[in-house]
Parts: sequence; structure tokens; C-alpha cells
Amino acid sequence: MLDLHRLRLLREVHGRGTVHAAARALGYSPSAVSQQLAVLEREAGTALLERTGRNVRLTDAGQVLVRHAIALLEGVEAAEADLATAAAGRAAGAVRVSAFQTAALSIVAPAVRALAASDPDIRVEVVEAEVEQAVPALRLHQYDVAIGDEYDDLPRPVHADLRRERLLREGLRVVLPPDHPEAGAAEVPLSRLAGLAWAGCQPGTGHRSMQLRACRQYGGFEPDVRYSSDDFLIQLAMVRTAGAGALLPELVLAHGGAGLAVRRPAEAPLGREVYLVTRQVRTPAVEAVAAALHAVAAGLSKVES
Amino acid sequence: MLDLHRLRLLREVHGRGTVHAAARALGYSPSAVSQQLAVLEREAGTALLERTGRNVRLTDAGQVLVRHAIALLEGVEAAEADLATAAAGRAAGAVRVSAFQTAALSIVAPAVRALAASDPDIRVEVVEAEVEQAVPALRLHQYDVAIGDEYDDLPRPVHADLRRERLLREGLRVVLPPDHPEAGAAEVPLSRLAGLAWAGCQPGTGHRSMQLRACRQYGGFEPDVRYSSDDFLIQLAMVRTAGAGALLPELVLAHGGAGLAVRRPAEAPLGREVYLVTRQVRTPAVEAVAAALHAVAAGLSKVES
DNA sequence: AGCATCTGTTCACATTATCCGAACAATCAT
DNA sequence: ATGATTGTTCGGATAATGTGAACAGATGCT
Repeated sequence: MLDLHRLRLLREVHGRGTVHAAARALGYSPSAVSQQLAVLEREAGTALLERTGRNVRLTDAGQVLVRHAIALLEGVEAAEADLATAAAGRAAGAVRVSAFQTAALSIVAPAVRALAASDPDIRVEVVEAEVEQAVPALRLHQYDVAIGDEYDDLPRPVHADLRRERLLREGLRVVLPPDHPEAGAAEVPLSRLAGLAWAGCQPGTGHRSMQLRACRQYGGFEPDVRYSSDDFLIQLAMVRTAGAGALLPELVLAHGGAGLAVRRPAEAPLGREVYLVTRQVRTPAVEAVAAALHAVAAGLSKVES
Repeated sequence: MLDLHRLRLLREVHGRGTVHAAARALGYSPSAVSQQLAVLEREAGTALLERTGRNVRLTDAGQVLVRHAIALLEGVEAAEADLATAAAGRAAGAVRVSAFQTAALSIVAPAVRALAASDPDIRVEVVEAEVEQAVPALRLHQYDVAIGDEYDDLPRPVHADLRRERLLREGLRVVLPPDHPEAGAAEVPLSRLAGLAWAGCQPGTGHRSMQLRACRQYGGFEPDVRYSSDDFLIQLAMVRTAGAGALLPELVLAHGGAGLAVRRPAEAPLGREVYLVTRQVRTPAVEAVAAALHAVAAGLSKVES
């Protein structure tokens, strides 16, 4: 009879493209993976993998088998979830959540606290990761829930095998040192901030693209991004200590924004959407976690407006 | 992660009611089954079995899990079948067929020969068994195809999780020694056979019930069944050698009916239906075997009429 | 071209998991 | 009562599965 562990190896090799990556992801040595795949091929009676250069690719038979493997492993997860739920009498099991920094601070942490009271048999594991890595990992069953962000006019690709739900939309704010000349008004025109030293995210990220586009389009200048970090708290520190400017989502400002000048950009209501992603099939525990995240997000939206 | 072997044990215990029977069916010692189930319970975190007297029964959590187990194991079988088919490039895999004696001789054997030519990668295993045992075993995945018979007015229960298809209908014939006084005519009234010594099947079988009902209803007598065997070839020998009478399906007479008087019963067209049963989900190989059986049956029906 | 580095594979070996057989306790039937 | 059957527990033999080191082919950089 086919062995699930071997099928999982096959799925992982299929999803990641190399034996090494699959081994790393599952905590095995490449040697073990190679040997187990050899056993699987012997059981199957056909070659399932073929080497292409220094990588491996699935043969036709491998493609057939991996499709079954994906369905079977999904079924196993569902069985485990149902079993845990049946054993505890209420939603139970482990749920792995991926979130980017702000979401982890503002949304996930309160949701975890709420879940500890409402669903004590759910074990929530949180990993800080960006959407770009989290979504492929979600598809590979490394996470069960991923929280992502999407800046206006920078849509992310849609995946048919995943489910995406909006959590909240938050505005972007210009953050300045309190002694900055423009710090007085409630709204600050971006065009008045051309000479500023900026803090921003790493090049290539959604936030950096948004920042560049906003300064060019509305401010008419090329921002001098002198301080780069994907950590918004570090950006806040640069504003506070180095006199820089930043363009940050509202939720961040609850965590270290005190004492700074937080102003709306005058030209346009810049913002980003925060959403959660899961696979199509959800266990009761995943459903409960999603509900808790929605509840926290709804509370945050209310405070905001 | 849940282990398929253990889930199969759970399914078998669920289906058979005792650990011993499950162990026997799967070729393990009761000790091994008991230990593996204990491991499964430890993994599950709950009791899955509870002792009732000297048997075991599934708990609620066990019921939940076994439902998943049945679906998963079905999926594994489908995967193996698809894999074998993909590897060979045509329908492949092992198909276990259960048939009663006459069907094995007249239908399955020719079908096996035909399949050896048309689908050389299908391995057909044939087990002689009666429908009463075969259908529960089919449900427990011990067989993939079962061939059964159903005598007129003795319907068998219908199972929603199985698929039943009619293969052919064959008439019943009075078989007499060639020197019997009634052997002359093409039709023999049952009422003229009251004094005969009869060969028949074991009490409790469908054939025996049919024989009793036919003799009582149409012949108006209680048959003196002196020779009892479920083996129709032995019944034929009793007709030939001991001067008995028998009421046998047409197909049997091709295998050892030569030289005997074979006559239609005059009062009514007695007969039985021969059909095949499979589970709802069929592999390509099972599909091919079913098609071959239908083809043979169609040929036999044509010869008959 | 040459070398470093990545890939996947093979081997020897240690560890773990799994199964059997025997002995035991509990239940039911005769 | 007693014999038979059922499920469980305990050593011990066996097989499966993991690691780490050594190897061969492929890629890319200088």
C-alpha cells in the first residue's frame, strides 16, 4: 500500500522543485528523501522523477500520482482536524498563521488572546513572514492562514485554489518629527516634503513602490530614501531620532507613534488593504481563527473611523 | 501524521466487529492489531474503541475517524489504480473477482482469457465464493467484483454504496436420466415428478428455496431431496449415476450435462438472474473487467436464445 | 578554461518501529 | 464449573527508516 510519508515527499518535491528544498522543509536530510523516493518508485513500478540538469522534474506517472497525493494529504488533514474536534468536543487542533509585522502586532496578537478564552483547544502558531513567501508556503501546507497587505493600485495575483477575505482597509499617514515646519496642519501636501530625508522599506517591496509612486505622482519629486528597513518600528525610530519623514499605515502608529506628528496626505487618500488567505478546505479550527481575526479587524476599523 | 495502516486496522475492526477477525483478514496477529490500535489512540489523544463484553465497539471519536479512514483508503486505492494505469499506458492493476461455481466456469474463465489478450497488464484474481459472503467482503475491499445470482421471486437486498449490473438471465431446466419415463417430451410437467428422488443444494440456499417452492406451487408435492450439495456438478453426477432428478440453470449443463435429458418445466418459465456487483468507485481495471464479463455474458445469452 | 558550488545519489551504520509468540485477564456458552 | 473465545501485555527478533560522509554530474562565476 502507498505510504503517506512518501507521498508527502513527492508533493513537496513537486511543489519546491528540488529534493534539497523538500528535505529542508520537512526536516529530513536530502539522503533520506532520495532514498524514500527511490522506494516509492520501486513500489510504483515506474520512474516518477527525472533529472533535468541538476534539478528533478516529475514524469507523467509522477504527475498522476502527485495529484492523488495532494488530495489524499488534504483528506488526512481534514481527518486530523475532525478527530481533534471530536475528541475535545469543540474546535481543536493546531493552526499556523503567517502575518507581517503590523498585522502580527495589531490583529493576530489580540485574536490569539481572544481565542485562548473562546477556543482553548485551538493551538495557534504565529510566524512573521511577508505575503510573497507566505502564499506559496500556504499552498504547500506550511501555514493554514496567511495575512497579507495590498497597497492601492498594486494588486496581488489571485489564486483559484485559495480563499481570500478582506479584513480591513487602513489609511496611510505622513509621519514627521513634531518640530517639522509642516507639522502644524491637519493635512500635509506631499509637494511640500521634497527636501525631506525619507525612511522607507527595502527596494522591491510593495510599500517602497507605493512610496515612490506617491511622491512622484502627487508630490512631483523623487524621494531621498536614506533609511531603508522593512521594520516599520525602525522607520518610526528614524523619524523620531534622525528627523526623517515616513509614510506609514495607521495601525503601525499605535505601536510607537506617540509624540510624532501624524498627518493625512493632502493630495489623495492613500491606503492599503489587509486581508487573510486560506486554502479552499478549512477545518473547524481554521474557521474559528478566521472568525477571531475578522472580529479584531472589525473592532480596529470602528476605532479608526 | 495519521498512518494509513493503522487507519485500515480501524476500518477493519469497524467492519468486522472484533480485533481477531480484523487481524485474520489482514494477515496479522491479534497482538499486532491491538498494539497498533493503542498507538492510534495515543496519537488521536482519545479513546477510539471501547470494550462491550468481549467485543469492541467504536466510540464517537472512532466513528468520526473511521468515516475519514474509509474515504482515505478508497482514495489510496484509486491512486494506486491510476498509477498502475499511467505506468503501463493502459488499464492495469490487480482485480479480485468473486464468483459462484457456474459463473466462474462459464463467465469468468472466458473473460479472463479475453482480458489476457486485450488488457495484459490487468491481473485478475478469482475466488470462488457465494454471494452471501462475497458482498460484505466486497464492501470491505476484499474483492473488487462479485458475481451473484438471484432466483425469481427471491430478491436480494439492495445496497446503496454498491453498484449492481445484470449480466444475463438464464432458464432453469429439469434434468433427468435419459431412461426416465418423462424424458421423451420437450417439456416436463413438474406435477409428474412427485415420486422422484431429487438432488438439490444445501438447505437455506436460494436454489434450495426455489426448488421447494417450485415443486410445491407447480408440482403440488414435497420434493424428496435425497442428495444435497451446492456443487451443481455433483448434482449432475447424482442424476447420471443415482437416477435422481435436478432443477438446474442452463449454463451448468454445458459443463457435464451431456447424455442427460434436459427439459423445460411445463408450468412456468423458472429462471435466475446473474449479475455483478462492484463498489461505487471503479478503477479503470475494474471497468475493463466488468466490460469483459458483460461481453462474455452477452455471448452466452445469444447462444441460449 | 578552471574552480567552487550547487545538485542528487550511494554506502555503512545506528536507531526506531513493528510484528510475533506466549502468558494473562475478562467474558460468554455449554 | 469449565472450556472456548476475546482483548491485552510483555520480551525479543526483524525490518524499516533515518543520518552523515563520500561520490558524480551540472551550473555559474572569474
